This record gives sequence, C-alpha cells and structure tokens, in this order.
Amino acid sequence: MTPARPATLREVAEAAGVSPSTVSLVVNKKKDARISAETRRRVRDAIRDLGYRPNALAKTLVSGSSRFIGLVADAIATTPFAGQIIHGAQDEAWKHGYALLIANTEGNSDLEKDAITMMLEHKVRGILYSTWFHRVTEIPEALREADFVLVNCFAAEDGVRAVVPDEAQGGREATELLIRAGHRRIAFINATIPAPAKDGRLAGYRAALDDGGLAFDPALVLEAYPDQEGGYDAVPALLALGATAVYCYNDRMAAGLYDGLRERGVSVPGDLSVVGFDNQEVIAAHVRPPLSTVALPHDELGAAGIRLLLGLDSPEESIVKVECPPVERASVAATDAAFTTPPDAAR
Amino acid sequence: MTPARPATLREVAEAAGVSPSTVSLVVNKKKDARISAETRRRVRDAIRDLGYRPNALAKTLVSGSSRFIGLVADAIATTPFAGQIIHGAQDEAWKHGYALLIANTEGNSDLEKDAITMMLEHKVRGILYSTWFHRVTEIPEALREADFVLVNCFAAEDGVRAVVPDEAQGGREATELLIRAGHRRIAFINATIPAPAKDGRLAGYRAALDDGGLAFDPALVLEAYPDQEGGYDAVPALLALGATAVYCYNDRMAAGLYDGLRERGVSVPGDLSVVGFDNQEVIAAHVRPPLSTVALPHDELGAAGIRLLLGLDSPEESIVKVECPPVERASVAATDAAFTTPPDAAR
DNA sequence: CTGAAAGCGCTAACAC
DNA sequence: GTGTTAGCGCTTTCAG
Repeated sequence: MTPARPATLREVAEAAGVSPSTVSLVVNKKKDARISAETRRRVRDAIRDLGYRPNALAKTLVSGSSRFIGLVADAIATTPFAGQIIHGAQDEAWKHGYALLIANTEGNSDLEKDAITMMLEHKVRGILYSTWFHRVTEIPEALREADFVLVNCFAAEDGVRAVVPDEAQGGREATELLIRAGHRRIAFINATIPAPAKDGRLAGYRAALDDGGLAFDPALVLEAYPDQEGGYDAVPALLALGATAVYCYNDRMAAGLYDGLRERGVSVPGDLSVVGFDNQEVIAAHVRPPLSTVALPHDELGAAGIRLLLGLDSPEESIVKVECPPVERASVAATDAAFTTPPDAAR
Repeated sequence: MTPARPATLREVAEAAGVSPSTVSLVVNKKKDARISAETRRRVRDAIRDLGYRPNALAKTLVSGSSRFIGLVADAIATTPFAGQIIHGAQDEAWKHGYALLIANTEGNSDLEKDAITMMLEHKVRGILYSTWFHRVTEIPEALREADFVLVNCFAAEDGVRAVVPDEAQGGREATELLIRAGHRRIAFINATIPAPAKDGRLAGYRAALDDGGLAFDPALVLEAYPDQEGGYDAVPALLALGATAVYCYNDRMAAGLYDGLRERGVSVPGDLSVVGFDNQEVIAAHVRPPLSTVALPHDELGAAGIRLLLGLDSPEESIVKVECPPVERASVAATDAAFTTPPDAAR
C-alpha cells in the first residue's frame, strides 16, 4: 500500500539512518559523490520500502528551471494535423527530458491568454504556439513573456522564430511526380481560399514546369473549394482542359475528384494521373487507386519547434521551412509522351 | 522588458513597502482579508511594474496538491480519435482548473512506465490512461500508484474505473436508422478483427432487429477487414444477399463499399441504403452521398474520464458507457416497405 | 565519506 | 489591517 501522503526524502533519510543530503546524492547519482556501497544500499532499500518518489516540483523550485514546455494549439481535434504536431513535439521534448503541457484554445483569445498565463505561472521552459493550418498569426502579448516559437504559422514582423512547411518545395515535388511520368499537359486545381499554401503550392507548380521546360499556361490552373465537394465539382472544367494529369491542392479535393471521374468513366491513372497534397492518411492511402501525394510534415514541425526552442538547432533564418516529402502510391501512370523524349535521346 | 529572473512575491512586497503575506493575500483575493484600498493599490502597482507572475510550482509545494492531470495515450497521431480524447479531456480539466500533462507511448511499455513515473513525480492529481481503439488493457504497475481512470479501454479485473463507448447502443441506433426507413432485409458487415466493438455492434444490430420484429438471419452478416479495401472487397458478397440496406462496422468500410457500388452502378441510397459507424468526419461528411452514421464520442470519453477522476460523477458501475449518438446524413432512403406498415396503420 | 544549515517562492497560523 | 514566523521537499555549499 502506498501511504496517503507519499514518503519524503527526509523520511527516507531517517529510515536509512543517514542525512537528507546523502539520500539526495544517491537519488541523483552524483558522479563525484563518494558514498560507501553500504550506505548506498541502505538508502536504496529505504527508498524501495517506503515507495519513495522524488518530488519534481520541489526539485524545480530549488533549481529554478522547470522541465515543462507548453504547447498551445488552436484546434486539437478538428483535423488529424494538430495531433501530429502534438505527437512530434511530445516525442522530441521527451527525448530531452521535458514534459508537454498542452492547451486547446479553439482560437479564442481569452482562452489563449489564460492558457499562456497558466504556462507562465508553471514556469515553463518555453512555449510552442501552433495553428492547425499554415497561416500568418498575431502574437498574443502574453506569449512574448516566454521563450516561444511559432509552429505551422508565422508572424508578420521580423525575427520571430517559426517553423512552417515548405509549400513551394512540396508543390514542386508534386508536379515533378507528374512530369517525370512524361506528362506535358498538367492541370493544377488550386484552392479558392487565400493562404500561404495557395501561393506556395502554385509557385512550386510553376517552378517545376519551368525546370521541366514546360510553358506555364494559366488556363490550366483551376480553383475549387479545398474539400471533396470542391474536387467533385471541378471535374467538368478539368475534363474540358484535355490535360493528361492533374495536381490537386489537397488530398480531400483529389478524393472528390475521384468520385466525379469515376461517374464519368474516366479511369485513374489510366486516363488521368492525379496527385494530391497533405498525405492525409485516412484518405490518401485508401482511395482507389491509392493517391500519390506530398506529405505535410506535421510531426516534424512539432519536433523542429522543440529543437528550435531548446536551441538545439540554430538556423540562419528565423523562419525555418520543413520539407514536404513526396509519397508515391498508385495514381500516377506514365504517359506516351514519356517515350517521346527518353532521357538518353534528349536534345 | 521582462527581467531574466522573474520577480518574486518578496520583491513585490518590498517594492510596495508591505510584507509578503499581504501581497499573497491580495494576489489570491482572499475574501476575509481586510486590506486597505490604499495598500491594495500599492501592491497592484508593484505587481504591474515588476511584471510579477505567481509561481504555481511553489504554490503547489506548500499546498500539497498540484493542479496537473496526466494523460497517457498509446497513439496520439495514428488516428483522429486520440486527438478528440485529448481535446475533451483538456477542456474539461481546464474547466476545473487543471492543466493536462500528456505523454505518448506508442504502446511501448517502457515509455509508458517512464511517462507514468514522470507524472507521479510531478505529483499529478491523477492519470487518464487511454487507448485509441476500444479494448481490454493491462494496467501498468506504476499506474496503480496514482488515482487513475481508463479511457476507451477497460481492465479484466473488477472495480477499475473506466469510460468506454456504448457499442451495443450505437449498433442499435445504426440499425434503427435503417429500420425506421422501412428496410426489412438489412445486411451487416462486421469486422474480421476481434474487439469489444465487434461484439457490441453486432449485439446492437440483433437487438434492433428484435425490437423491430425482424428475424435475425446469420446469412445477412458478412465480415470484412475494417477499412476501405475491406468494404470494397465485400461488395460482391453483399450484392448477392439481396438486401436493401447495409450497416457497416465503420465509416472507412462504408467508404470502400461506396467505391465498389459505384463501379457496379448501384446507387446509394437509391438502390441501397448504407450506414456506417465512428463518424470519422473527413470521410463520413464528405463522401457522396454524405454518410449517415453513429458517432464514437471520443471528446466525451475524455471529458467523462476527467469528471470520474475528479469525483464529479459518481456512477453506480465502475465502467461507464458513453452513448454513441446517431448522425443522419444522406445515405439512407425510405424503401417501399416503409409504406407497407406506416406507424399509424401498424398492428 | 557524510551531516548541518540555508534557502528556492509561497502560504498559513498567529501575533501585534 | 498587516507583519512575523515557520515550514512545504528538495539541493547545495561547507564543515567535519
């Protein structure tokens, strides 16, 4: 039985017949402490017998620095994304001996302020401020009192540390998946909603086209609401373009596109190759055929945020961009055009 | 500028020319403390000038009880579910003045032990031990040292507090959605994987059939792997049954079923009504047509866990079942049979 | 090799 | 009304 009030270090000392400081030394395995094997044993026994647990709070009080890192999120459950950020942050924090204190604010700034206050009062080492979709953000005043880094968002002002996904590089990889398969007429269905992702993913598309020696044709860029319904509705316009491949703003859009395509007897990837963006597991890995896409590295965003906070990474820029790796599945097929210009015969 | 070392209560006292206890009294707004308006003002000013933040850790040390609740999860990012549990728990904990300390264990029992140890050392008020899918679980030894409640899982032994979804009630509601629409030949595609959900959802199906005066026909229950591929593959067998409606073990299965149905020209809900289970937003709300289903109340599971831990709820049974509410969308249509026995003409 | 003493920031009696 | 004192559980010089 564990006693109601947990045993203290002092009690262990008494039980072992030594002083508190001796117990402290053996508990913390101080290298330079010379404790006789005999004493050490007696202390260990007492610890076991009493079921002693060090009090991390008291430890913090004397050492002055706590082992907490706060994570404030604007929407923990709305998407799987926030979960991944928490996951990445938690693992990395843990690795360095820190525990994560989390708060969900639903974007409510009062809650946000309270959450940050709570963290400050618990003397967190620092705070990760995260958003579920990549965007610019205001910095709550209270946050400035802490050592903080922005995750999946960034500030308008300069010099504020942040970690965000590299949308342009991702868009480029997505497009390249298609170009490498020989496609030359590649449509892009962008989002209707303004966001860093909208601009970045388009920029990446253009960059890949450029590199591939393909002209950018504005007519090939459509816009749709970034979900299944948007993708579904975009089908007629897309089909009118005569493209052999399409790169969608996100996986949800691609999933809706699949439905519309199937209804019209257009097969993927036989008649049309498709790539998405986000790598939203539940969707991308399980539609028919499995969707090739580019991953939004939320875990890594969280982990990088922690490293930045702890000063383990010291990048040149205050805003660090994390790569979005392509994940190839089965929605891209080679087109004949590929055989028109085989690598070796090029020129 | 915030000083490197935050101001302490003692410094505030000196700055205000009062004693520490006076400051303590005004900070904590003690009702029965008689502090002159003048003193109160001086203290407040000093607090503001020094940017004073109470140290919650020191407070905890003296009061003996911390304001932390630990949440250990076996898979934060694998599914959206864990995120919802965290969300529900966090909100409820917050409401009662507690902060959530979270740990992700990936089911690794060493990590699990470390996580629990860390929480114990931080003197958490209690621990919520959660799993991402509903199942029986072992209780890690260390956990017994804390006040704990199981969330989305339960122990084999008696008397251990736990909160789980009411699978049978959910299965019953799902089936009733179909029965109420007049269906009389209702197939059920269960999971191939043993789990409380498998048994519960089947039991609910049978109960609903019973209540509806329909005979249970074992031939109408199929089994498939509980994901999109499983649902897709089950289509031929399902179609051979001649059912007018089908209840799927989960939404992912239903989504795969949609694909297979569409390929064969079977329309939902025109030719076949479909209901799922889980209410996995990204899928259920956005397939075509939107899927009627039954929600797995993960948020509520987390919240109920907190209330149980805090002793705010005191149920009769140690295992509390949380209701799975039906969410109707557009995948169920009335069948002619409904008009054969209109409610009023019944008997 | 080990113990005594001071103090981390705060609260709670109890004085005055 | 407000100050004094004594710890909460622990670490850390500094003696011995």
